[in-house]
Amino acid sequence: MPQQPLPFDPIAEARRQWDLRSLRGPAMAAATSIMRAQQLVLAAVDHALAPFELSFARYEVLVLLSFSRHGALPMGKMGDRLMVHPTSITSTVDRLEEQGLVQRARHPDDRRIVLAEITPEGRRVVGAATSAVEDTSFGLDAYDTEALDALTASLRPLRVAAGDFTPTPAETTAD
Amino acid sequence: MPQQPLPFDPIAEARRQWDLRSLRGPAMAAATSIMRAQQLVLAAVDHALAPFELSFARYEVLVLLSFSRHGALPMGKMGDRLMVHPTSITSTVDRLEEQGLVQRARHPDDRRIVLAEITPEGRRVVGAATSAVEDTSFGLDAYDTEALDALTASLRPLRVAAGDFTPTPAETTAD
DNA sequence: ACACGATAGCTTGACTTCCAACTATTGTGC
DNA sequence: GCACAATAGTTGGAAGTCAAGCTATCGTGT
Repeated sequence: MPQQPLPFDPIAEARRQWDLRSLRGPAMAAATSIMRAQQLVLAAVDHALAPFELSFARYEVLVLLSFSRHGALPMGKMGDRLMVHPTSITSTVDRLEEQGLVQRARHPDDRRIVLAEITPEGRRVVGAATSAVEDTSFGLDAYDTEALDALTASLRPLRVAAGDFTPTPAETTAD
Repeated sequence: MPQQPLPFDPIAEARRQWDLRSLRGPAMAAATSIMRAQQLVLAAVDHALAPFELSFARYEVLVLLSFSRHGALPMGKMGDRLMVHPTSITSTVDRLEEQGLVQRARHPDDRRIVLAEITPEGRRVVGAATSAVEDTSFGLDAYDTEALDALTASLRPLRVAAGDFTPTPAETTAD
């Protein structure tokens, strides 16, 4: 963002260097592309969320809560769903609570569990923020629906290999 | 990593929710997939680099320097190549300098410029670290060469749209 | 009934990233 | 030749991520 476009593709350039010395040029290029893509998507979404004083991490938590049946979920369950470390949920909910968008409460039956509950203000903000994010297409407006689905599908084997979830036998693509 | 595989694909599940309310389900799923893919690749590489006391950020700087003609580059130029904020380069080189893998020196002709130069120890470490990273295929061993190249190609339009570089007219894929 | 392991969150600290503001050096224009 | 803008890096602060270690609570087994 802060700089001019380079006159060449820096990833293609780096790959040329790698190809001279090893067989991992393709993997290196793909890994670097993924890293950069994440930066760009995150920057686009964060930019759209800035007027609402939200980051992507906090926004995700709000959306998850607003989609949940009772507007409240245990901390740990949110960490599982969003695939982030439990500590990240703690600090994220800390901030959301400071902003008055979420409230903590102990589960009545199991006092170990902390429930995060979205407040009415939280519902209002997440609604407006979602419109803003949708307007940016998550920074992916260079792609049509088909290309987006292809992208998602092509990254799925990576998530499966990492053990994120157990694919249902029917849809096991390969391997 | 620290948790069991979920019995369902959390991204597919989230997408189902989005599809009920908006047209951005595909974009949301692709964006989330990219985010998660980056986490996984980064974790794999960081894990491979841990024995060398290197993070991916520091490793990238070392590789860039070891590939450069004189083993030394200005701070700003590295930021451009690696597409990170100038301040990130500063803190990364700070740590590499503490580790004795890099040395700072002022450019003789333009005293504003700080050159980071890789030390012999730095060259030794980056060589060993590279072998370790190559052994993990950057966390992408679920893909063959063709799939890796397809992945890189499919993420290219995003980088072009973000203005990372100006594609040469011949290879403009679509758009 | 009580000890002990498992579970759920929190605290602290290290690392990375970005932004805004600052210092030092270079180049330009009257 | 000297004011002034542009350039190169650094500093300090906010936010996010993860890991290790801690406290509180639950459940089970004897």
